[in-house]
Amino acid sequence: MTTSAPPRPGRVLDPAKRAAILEGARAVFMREGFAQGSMDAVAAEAGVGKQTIYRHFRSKEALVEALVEAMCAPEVVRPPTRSLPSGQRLRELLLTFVTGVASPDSVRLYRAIVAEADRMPGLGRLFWEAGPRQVRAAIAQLWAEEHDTATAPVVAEQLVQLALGDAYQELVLGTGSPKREVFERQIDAALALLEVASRRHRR
Amino acid sequence: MTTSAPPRPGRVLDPAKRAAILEGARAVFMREGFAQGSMDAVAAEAGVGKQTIYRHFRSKEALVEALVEAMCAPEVVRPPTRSLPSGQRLRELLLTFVTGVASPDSVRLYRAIVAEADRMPGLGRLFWEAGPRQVRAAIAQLWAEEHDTATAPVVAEQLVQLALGDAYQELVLGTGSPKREVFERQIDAALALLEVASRRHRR
DNA sequence: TAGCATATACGAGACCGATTAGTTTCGTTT
DNA sequence: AAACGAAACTAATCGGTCTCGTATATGCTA
Repeated sequence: MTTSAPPRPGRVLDPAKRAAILEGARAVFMREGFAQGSMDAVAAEAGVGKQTIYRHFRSKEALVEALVEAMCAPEVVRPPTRSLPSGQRLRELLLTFVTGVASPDSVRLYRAIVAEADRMPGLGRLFWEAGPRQVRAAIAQLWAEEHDTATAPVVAEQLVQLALGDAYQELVLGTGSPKREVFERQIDAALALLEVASRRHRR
Repeated sequence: MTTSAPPRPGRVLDPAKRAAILEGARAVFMREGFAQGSMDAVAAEAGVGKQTIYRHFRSKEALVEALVEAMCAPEVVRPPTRSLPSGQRLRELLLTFVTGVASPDSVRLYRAIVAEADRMPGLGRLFWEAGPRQVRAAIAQLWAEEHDTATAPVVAEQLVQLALGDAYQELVLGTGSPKREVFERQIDAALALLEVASRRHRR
């Protein structure tokens, strides 16, 4: 019964422009932060009129949300190939996760989200659901396959914390640039710790 | 040989005013963040003319640096009373540390420092040295007394990470307000984990 | 299938209102 | 003589809107 809205002729919003705007926003906001980065800067970086941004995004806040969503999306974790020896798969998963999270862009994204945590609480949840939560789920599943199902969720949490460790804090605080080997050491220590405890728990 | 500068009469900068300004800055910046908090707001909060702030601090940046330094300083950790049973002292230390770090003001300070990590890299180091580093040292010493000296530093790192855990991430990201019991559970699990491994390591 | 009309996207840039770091002024206090 | 409170003032930034001239896709008509 609802009459469909009359077809509205004219040009249509160009998806390529939207992509260019998001790319410009990524460059600007990861360089200067969400608060400091200006819409004029985004427009210039994207090679686009400012009004075009507002045709594609309602406001700066909407643009930021779309950007965070886009930057979190590819963080989906796929467990490593099943061909690896059982014990190595978990190590591999942790290593790829940590190297991803330790990349400059990922650190800047985390910083920017933390910075606006109380002004835009939605960002924090968006980030958590798209990134850290899925990582923990993947790790828990792998642990459940190879060890205990009951303790898998809490073990996954602990593994993530230990794998990131102080080295990640250095990155976030900008006080150092730990090498890959540091993370590898932390991961190996974490796995050793948890597996010892698991064996003991299983009597 | 250098002629002493001519005596300069007049009033002297009032230290009480400086303290009031820092207190006002703490209130404002912890409420609104370093970027959003305005100097006018600090002046009002401190009950002080804006120019008085600029007589005591060269710029907003200088005020922020002084504030961070002041807020980090008192975070010195004193190990708990020796009267406690040996096994409980470590738990007590971790608990007071975590509850301190989980306080709203501490979380906001951490957020603010992370937010400006690349614009003001000195803040990150200042914070790390004054807070987390000392906490780790205190924990390591306690662990060395009761267990192994060689592994104490890395164990302290792991204990801190596990004690904070995902609950602290929720606080930082603003996605939740975990109760004290959550942190207690994380601490107990961490201690159990590390002590099991320690006993095994000692053969 | 070709062509015309139309509504909209687009770039550029002026413009508005609000906010803010920092300065200046003035009368008062120490 | 300089600190202090109060408040006006300056210069700059920024989110968002508006206008203008141009480009382009869509729908209707032939």
